[in-house]
Amino acid sequence: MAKETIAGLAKRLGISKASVSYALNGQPGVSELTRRRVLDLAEELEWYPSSSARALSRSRAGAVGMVLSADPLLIGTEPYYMGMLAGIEAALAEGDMALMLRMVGKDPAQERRTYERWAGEGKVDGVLLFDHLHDDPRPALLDRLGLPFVLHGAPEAEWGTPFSGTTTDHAADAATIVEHLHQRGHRRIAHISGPRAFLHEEERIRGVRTSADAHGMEVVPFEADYALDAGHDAVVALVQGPVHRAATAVVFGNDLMSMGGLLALRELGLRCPDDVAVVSWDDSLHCRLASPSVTALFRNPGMQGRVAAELLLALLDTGDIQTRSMPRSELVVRASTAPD
Amino acid sequence: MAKETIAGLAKRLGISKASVSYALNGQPGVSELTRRRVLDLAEELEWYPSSSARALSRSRAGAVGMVLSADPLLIGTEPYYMGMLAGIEAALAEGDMALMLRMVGKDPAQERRTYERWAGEGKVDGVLLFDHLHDDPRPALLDRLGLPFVLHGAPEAEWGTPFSGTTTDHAADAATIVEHLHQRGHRRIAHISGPRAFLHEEERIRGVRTSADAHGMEVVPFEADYALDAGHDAVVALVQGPVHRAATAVVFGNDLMSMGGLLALRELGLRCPDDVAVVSWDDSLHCRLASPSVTALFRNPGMQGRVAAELLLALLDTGDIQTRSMPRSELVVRASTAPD
DNA sequence: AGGGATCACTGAACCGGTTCAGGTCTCACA
DNA sequence: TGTGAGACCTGAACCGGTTCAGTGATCCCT
Repeated sequence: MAKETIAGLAKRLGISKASVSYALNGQPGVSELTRRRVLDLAEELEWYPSSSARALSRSRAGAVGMVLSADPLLIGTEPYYMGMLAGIEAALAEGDMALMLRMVGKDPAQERRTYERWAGEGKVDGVLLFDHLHDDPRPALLDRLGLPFVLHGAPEAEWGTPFSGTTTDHAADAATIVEHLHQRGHRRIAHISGPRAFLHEEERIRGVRTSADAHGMEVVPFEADYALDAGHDAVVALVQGPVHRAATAVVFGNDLMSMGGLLALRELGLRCPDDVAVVSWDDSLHCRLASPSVTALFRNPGMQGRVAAELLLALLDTGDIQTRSMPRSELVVRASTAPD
Repeated sequence: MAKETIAGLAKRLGISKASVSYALNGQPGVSELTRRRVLDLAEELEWYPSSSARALSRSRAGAVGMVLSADPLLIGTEPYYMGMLAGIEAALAEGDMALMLRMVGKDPAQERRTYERWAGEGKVDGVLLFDHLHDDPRPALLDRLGLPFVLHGAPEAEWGTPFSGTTTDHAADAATIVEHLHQRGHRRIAHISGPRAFLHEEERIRGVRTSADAHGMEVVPFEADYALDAGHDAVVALVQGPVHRAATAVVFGNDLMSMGGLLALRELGLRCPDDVAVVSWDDSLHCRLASPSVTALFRNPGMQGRVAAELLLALLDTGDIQTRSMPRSELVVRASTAPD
């Protein structure tokens, strides 16, 4: 069968292409009767308008892009991404937008080139940005390219030009964690964060310190890179360093590092939670399954992804620039911080 | 700045649109000099051809689709999917194809409607198909829709019409697992498979039985659904049932069920591997981190995804229908089957 | 009855590429 | 010198939608 087109439908119904188009898109300019006839015929023929023709004439791709620029190994094991992806996809599907996913290594140039190409080719109408960095070059780049974007996990502080994004109150999350540890009797804790290059890690570090100060607790900060081994090595370094004596709890920046830390504790003959308690800043199945199971902050990645996608849809649709703050995360208390 | 187009480039260079197009696409019909001038100008202007215009005139979307139709919860926790996705994406990017990802629930109608729409809209040039079912309606549907597809994990048996796909020798994998258990002294094993509706599960079940027969071992088959709880409940059912007495090892169809099984064993006061050994048919970080760590079959999801994507690219490019068999999986032996 | 507003509809231009059917020009060969 | 081949290039049609300006017809209001 030859592919149907709008011209074909028009001919069958004895009306013009324009009328068909108006009818299909719910626009005024056609009678209810005509509209029905068009819609019925389209349904009967199982016909859908060509997305590329539409994209061309509307100058709109009907897709949004997302670059995952983390270490591929990390992406594969981080359940956080997949959960977020599901939320994003669900929201986009409702808005009839496709998701263009690109995975590149840690190379920032690759990410930049991807945006340049997407913009040049008109392949996406906007992008979702993650993991905001210090002096992040991406917002300026995207502005220059004319690509609208939503910043997931935007800084609370004000920004040069207004932007759309989700914000998380990392200080509140930090307080939740620290207060829990305080209540469990810990007075000196270690905080193994992700790279400080990420703004949200800075905020977490600050939040932890502030909250600890408020409760008269001491914090040993330690920077790592989210990998399993990083968590492991950090714990080894902490324990073998001079500061160990008093740190009775460790807060890890994500679930993978928590798992690494747990392995290290076991190797070192330290018991969790008796000798050292553990908290993870991300919850996941890993935390649930570990032994001991790990107390973790549930940040609801699916919902976060959904909200970010909805913001982007709104931005593309109406140009509305807005920020939405995420609801406070919940701490899921498990065995790793059980009261001795 | 106004958006550049091919007409703009042509005017700047004083040549025709056609020549620019030929030059850009490496087609004959232009001199080397002209080609260079065009390419240089395009680079200088950071210009890329509009993907939608290209898609329209070539009648090719430049994208392939993939529907993940598993339980969203499962998708999020199954590292297998993410690994495969990374491989697929890498291969597609090399072939300058985009990936269109759609996540729908377990509802087959949703999946069908997605294909119908994609085909009607011309949104994708082909699709990747997973988890082949008994009497799978999808190949016929896609044929009817004129959408080329690659079947990942195709049946070894011959098929009505020829098709492109990857095949896995599940019997060999089964033999690897069973022989390992035999060598460890097990003579009666349980096999907790995924749903029999999946062809590959049938093949695995057959493979396990065949191999067990060959070694004079007994198999207790048990059908479950890949979820964590399913693994848990299956173990409970097995242990409380009349057959338990002699089953000294359990083979799980994926890593999640293995984890569930481990939890159940712990609850039941059974020790692993001393009382019951455990093997997982999928390897992942979960298997590595569990205690005891779980012996698992490493099936290299990244590579599998890459190969499937490459097959699809070849199919779209040259129409080549071919099947590629995956290299034999490797068993990663860990503590859950340690020699007592 | 006349004038303006509204409605239903249409022809044609347009989006930005690709591609086909020629048109020159040059060069080799008979 | 004529002819055929080949290289280089161009105008115009085409892909399949959207959208704008314009045309009749109908209706309402004074």
